[in-house]
Amino acid sequence: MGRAPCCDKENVKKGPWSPEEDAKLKSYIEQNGTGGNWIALPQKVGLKRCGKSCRLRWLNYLRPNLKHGAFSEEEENIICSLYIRIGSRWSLIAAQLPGRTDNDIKNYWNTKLKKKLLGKFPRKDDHHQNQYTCRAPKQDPKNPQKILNSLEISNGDSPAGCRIEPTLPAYIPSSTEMIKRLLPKPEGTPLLITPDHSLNGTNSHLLAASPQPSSFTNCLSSSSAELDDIFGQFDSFYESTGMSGEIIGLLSMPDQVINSFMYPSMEASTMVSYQGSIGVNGGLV
DNA sequence: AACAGGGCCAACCGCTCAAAG
DNA sequence: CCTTTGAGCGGTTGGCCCTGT
Repeated sequence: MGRAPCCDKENVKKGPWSPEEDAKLKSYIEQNGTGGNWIALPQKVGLKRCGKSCRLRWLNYLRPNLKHGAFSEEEENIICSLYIRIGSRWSLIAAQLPGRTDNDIKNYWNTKLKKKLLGKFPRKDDHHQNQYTCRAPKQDPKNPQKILNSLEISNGDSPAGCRIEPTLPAYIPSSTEMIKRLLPKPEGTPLLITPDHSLNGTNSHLLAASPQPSSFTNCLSSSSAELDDIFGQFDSFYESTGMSGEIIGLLSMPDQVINSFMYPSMEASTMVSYQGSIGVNGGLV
C-alpha cells in the first residue's frame, strides 16, 4: 500500500548548501532535467539531501534567469497591488515577476514592503491591532493562472468573485492616490460597511461594495456561517447581473464612523452598519 | 573592542491536495 | 475506496551581518 519511502530522514544533510553541492545539483539538472521526481533526484545526483531541499535550492537559487538584486519600483508596485487583491499568494505574485521567486517576494514583503506601506498610513490608535483577514479566492489547482488572468494590475478593477481581506492593521489612509489604489471602486459605488463579529474580540471589519447595500443591511450577525451566506449573496448577485463588485478590505471613512467600529464596547450581536458611496477621491460620501 | 538589537534571507517546517498503489 | 506519499505552497526560524551604543 502506498509509495516507497521518501528519503532516509535520519541520513540527510540539513542547513546551508556548499558550493560543491550546488555545482552537483546544477550540473545534473542542466544535463538531465529533474525527471519529474524530486525525491529520486538526490540519489541520482549523489547528494545526501532530501528531495524537497533539492527542489527548493534549485527553484530559489540555482535555476537560470533568476534575479538576485534589489527590487525595482515597478516590481514593488506590482507586489503591493497584487498583495492587496489576492493576499499572501506568493507563488501567484511571483508568476507575475519574471526572475523572482515566491521566497524572494515573501521575504521582501515581510522585511521591507510591509513596513514601507504601513509607514505611509500611521494608525489612528496603536493599541487597536485590528486585522482584516483575507479570503482571496481559492486557487484552482487545475488552472492556477485563472485568478491572475482575471486581475488587471493597473486599473483598479478586481477579479470577479474575489474577496479581498488583506491582513493589514486598520488605518486611515492619508494619500489620495493610495486611497484610489486601495479602494478601487468607481465614484458613486454604494458601500455597506459593517463590523465582522465572526472574529470575536478582534474588532475586525467586513467591508462590502455592493450595488444594493440596503438589502444586506439587516442580515448581518455574529455567525461566520451567516457571513458566508452574505458573501454568497454577493457572488450570486454579481453573477446574475454581470455587474462587478466584491468584498473589499480597506476603507476611508469619517472619524466618528471609524470610532464607532473600533471601540470594543459592542456586544457580539450588536449590528452597526454604515452606508455611503465612494466619492471623487476614493473617500466615503 | 565588545555587546545588543534589528534586518535580511536561505532553508526548514508543516499543511493541503492530488496521485500512486 | 482507503492509505500513504509527492509536490507545492505559505509560514516560520536560525544564523549571519550591519549598525548603534
